[in-house]
Amino acid sequence: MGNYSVVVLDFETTGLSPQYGDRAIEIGAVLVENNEIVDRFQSLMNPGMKVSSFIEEYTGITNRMLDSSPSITEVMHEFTRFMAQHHLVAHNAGFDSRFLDAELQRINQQRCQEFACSLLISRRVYPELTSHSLESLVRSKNLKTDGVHHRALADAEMTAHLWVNIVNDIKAEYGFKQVPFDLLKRLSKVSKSLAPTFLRRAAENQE
DNA sequence: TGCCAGGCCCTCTTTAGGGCCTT
Repeated sequence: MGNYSVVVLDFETTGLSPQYGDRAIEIGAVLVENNEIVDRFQSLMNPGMKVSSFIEEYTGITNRMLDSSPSITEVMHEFTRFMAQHHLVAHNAGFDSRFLDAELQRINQQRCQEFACSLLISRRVYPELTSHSLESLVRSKNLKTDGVHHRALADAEMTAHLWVNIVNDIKAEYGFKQVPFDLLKRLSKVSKSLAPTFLRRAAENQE
């Protein structure tokens, strides 16, 4: 049983690149302790710009919904209290960390928490799968879902279930008593072909 | 005004290109 907690988060945004002016429009996050979701955070946020029809269709989040939503500043201040000092997890964390860092910078704050990526880790733990998109993983691993996709809280919850599934599968296959966050961080940087050896050796050397 | 992502990972690789993954 992991003795640490993680916050699994997901952003919906106006596009793919905060460097080119894209902004967050929704954040969803769950706090996972001992393989259980024990708290949730969700909010739309008004980006102060119109989102494209593609984004309206992709997420189901409309300009009308965003018009009456709180500001990004307000929501991000609340979210910093929710994430506190917990380790962070996201599916394709490079994307979410870029938006998180960009929005934090706009409110003069900085992230100090470590980020782990469930996409990179699942590619190493489930190399037999041909697709590692969140939707495919939910299907192939029979993860709990309410059928909603591309909304922040629903995606964060599915990612949390994926995270727990990964931890449990590594325990079962390699005989870990617990799977530290740092081990999964390091696993995500090991080459795919060396991942099984890395895990086997780590299991042999655990305290 | 309009330009328009970034990083991983494989391979017919490393003097590179293209698919995947996120919205």
